[in-house]
Amino acid sequence: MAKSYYNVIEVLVNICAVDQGKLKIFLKHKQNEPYKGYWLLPGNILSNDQTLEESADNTVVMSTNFPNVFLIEGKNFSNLDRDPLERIIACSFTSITVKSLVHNPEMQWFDIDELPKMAYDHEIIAKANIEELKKQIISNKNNILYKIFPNDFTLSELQQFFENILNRPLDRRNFRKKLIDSKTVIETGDKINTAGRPSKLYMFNKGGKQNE
Amino acid sequence: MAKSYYNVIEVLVNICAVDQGKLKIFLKHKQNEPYKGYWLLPGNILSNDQTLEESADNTVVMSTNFPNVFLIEGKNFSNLDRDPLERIIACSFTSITVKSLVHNPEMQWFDIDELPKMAYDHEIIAKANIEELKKQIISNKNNILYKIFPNDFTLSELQQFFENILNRPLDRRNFRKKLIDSKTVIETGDKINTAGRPSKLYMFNKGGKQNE
DNA sequence: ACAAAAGTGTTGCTGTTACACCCATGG
DNA sequence: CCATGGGTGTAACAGCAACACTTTTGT
Repeated sequence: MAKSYYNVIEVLVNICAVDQGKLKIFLKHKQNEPYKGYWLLPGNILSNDQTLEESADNTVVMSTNFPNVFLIEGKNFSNLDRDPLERIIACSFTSITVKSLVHNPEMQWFDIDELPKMAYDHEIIAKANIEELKKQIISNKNNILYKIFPNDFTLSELQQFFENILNRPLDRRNFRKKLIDSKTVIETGDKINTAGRPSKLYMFNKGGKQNE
Repeated sequence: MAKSYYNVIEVLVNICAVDQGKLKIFLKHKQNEPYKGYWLLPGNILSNDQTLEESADNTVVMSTNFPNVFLIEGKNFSNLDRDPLERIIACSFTSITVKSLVHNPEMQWFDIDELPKMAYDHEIIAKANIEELKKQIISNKNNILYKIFPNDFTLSELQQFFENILNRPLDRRNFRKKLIDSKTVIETGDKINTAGRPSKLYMFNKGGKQNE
């Protein structure tokens, strides 16, 4: 390959959502060689008339049919051999969506702890983005919790979600106290029936506590 | 300009150091139009046989004559009109060096709070990188303090540095207590004479407290 | 002796952790 | 009435903030 100052850039997007208290990622099934049958982060090759963010947004729309206004910038991956055929630089992003609204026959949701065989270096890219996403969730940076939970939920569900992310059990009383006292969540007034005592429903406070 | 999937990428590096308790950045004087006389972040156009990190490292070596092993990945800047002549994507990095060791007639150190007129969007890029650098300093991510202060220093100097970064006064006793009790710094055993009582010298503990 | 900067402890506050029992519903 | 999950308070602890006087040197 001749030396050149022109580069091919692909913008790869980690489309994530929460389902049943677990973080999920939306991956694309690769239909052709190489890596046929493996899974891919959805993405596009960047053209010279769009910004990285525009390209990422296009990918989200193509994958989910929803426009997305919230993108987290991830890292770049520029190893020379990440695609053996051609030198392609990857710029990664993470976006948040709502799993139940999204349908795409070419794609499938995976639990972030049970990623399938992924093509190229996409598993490394996915894991790097997921780690950053977890950090932002834990600190509620940019009110990201509101984006993940736009609707109501029970505190038990939310606690399960945090226990999965932190990978350790949390004390129910302390967990509730912190969120309620800090006005991070507010009661909707509704309840939902479960196997035991009905559970109060909460929502994230749009203008509530967050970092930066 | 014809639509294309090939892109020009420049890798821009914020070369930073501490001097007299203040964060400084090393900028290049632009010698030709456009923006003649303005100042630039040093950088290179990426060729398709190098990674982004290699290109950033080359820039550091060319600017400072020192190899650099420590680079912080910054954001990308891909607005279509950031260079009015051509669409160039900027990938930014931050590196840390020691000001007193570096000489380069085409470049000059500036206090981060007194940046000169900068070409293109380089001021925006510099400020974004400086903000991230400050955050990493405050949390001592990757033992960055050891990289900024590879040699001995007095706690008063260090306190001044933090007061500049945080832009607020700190209590001397609390500041010292925290650093000493946590073993973040250790006494060298030496002292240095000042206008008043001689001051103990400290060094950062290489294996000391840090985040991630 | 005095000026200049370094060095040093204690107290209160705030947020976090640990911990166990009662409540509301469905079957 | 029992099984299931939801809801609640208090006490110890750690980290952080506020605060003033003494020590060591040079002149």
